[in-house]
Amino acid sequence: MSNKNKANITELLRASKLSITDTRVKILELFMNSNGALEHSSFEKLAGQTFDRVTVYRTLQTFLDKGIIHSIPTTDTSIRYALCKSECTEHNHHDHHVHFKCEECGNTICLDDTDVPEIHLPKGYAMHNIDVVVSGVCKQCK
Amino acid sequence: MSNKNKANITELLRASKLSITDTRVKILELFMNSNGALEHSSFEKLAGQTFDRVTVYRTLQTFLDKGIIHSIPTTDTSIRYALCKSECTEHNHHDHHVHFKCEECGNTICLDDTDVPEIHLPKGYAMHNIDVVVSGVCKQCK
DNA sequence: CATTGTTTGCAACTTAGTTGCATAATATGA
DNA sequence: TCATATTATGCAACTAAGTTGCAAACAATG
Repeated sequence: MSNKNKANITELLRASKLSITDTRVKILELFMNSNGALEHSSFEKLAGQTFDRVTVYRTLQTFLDKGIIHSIPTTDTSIRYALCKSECTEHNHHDHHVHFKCEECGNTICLDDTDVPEIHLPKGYAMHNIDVVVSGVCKQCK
Repeated sequence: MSNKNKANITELLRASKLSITDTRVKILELFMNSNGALEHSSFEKLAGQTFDRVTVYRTLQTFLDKGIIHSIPTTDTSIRYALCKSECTEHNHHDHHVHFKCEECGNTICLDDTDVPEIHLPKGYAMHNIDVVVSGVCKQCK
């Protein structure tokens, strides 16, 4: 991990008015070093380091609340999380990209350049958020 | 539950080459009588009847395998299930409708008439399935 | 209606997620 | 840079979700 990234992390936490703690910095490092969405259990596997389960749950919840990460819905038992783009703030998420889950490697990634298309709901429905999850086979697994 | 529905259920199970058992019939009745997607725990709450947890898990898995129901991804801890339309078969799902989760009542429904739009993935990705989940406020809760 | 094969229920287990509280670490202001 | 107020962490103990193996019960078939 470069010093530049370390500085970014510190800045990111400060911008969200979060105190800078070891756990938070290390979890953010994991996000930055991984090229896919992470599930809770990743934090026990990845890195030699282990974190207390409860701390991981609370840290992820804090990051969600602050708009630092977003959650990706699944039909299996593990919710995945990925870093938000810089345009996201506490009260205004702009994660309007498509998520892709590879059936081969199991990896879930954000397709940042693939926009979620407009969807016209029937009359009477108010839309707050759209989640699009595509499953298939990724570039690497072909 | 009308006799007509009972007959439908029997027929549906027979068409999927599943033996007709009490549990399967009753779980399908619950699906037909509810106007939204059901989560696992619904089957213990709904109806005076209780089913063994393990039986519910296995029944839902069987229905998924046979294309009788489909699962709806969530970012909370409970996967939801809804009946498939008749065009779905064991090896060919056509659930290309949008799912809507109401933030007020918590209900999740299939918007059968709202099609999932075309999505153009980056080069090298093969698409097998698309899940779209919209959250907001439903007609009833406004 | 007896036999075969499938489904169910139970027990016991693993994994996921939550809550309360004491301890430890961070931020801040003198 | 130190003392204090505030916040985060780790532990224990818990609830909820999901799985596996096996014996008993049931459905399909001839």
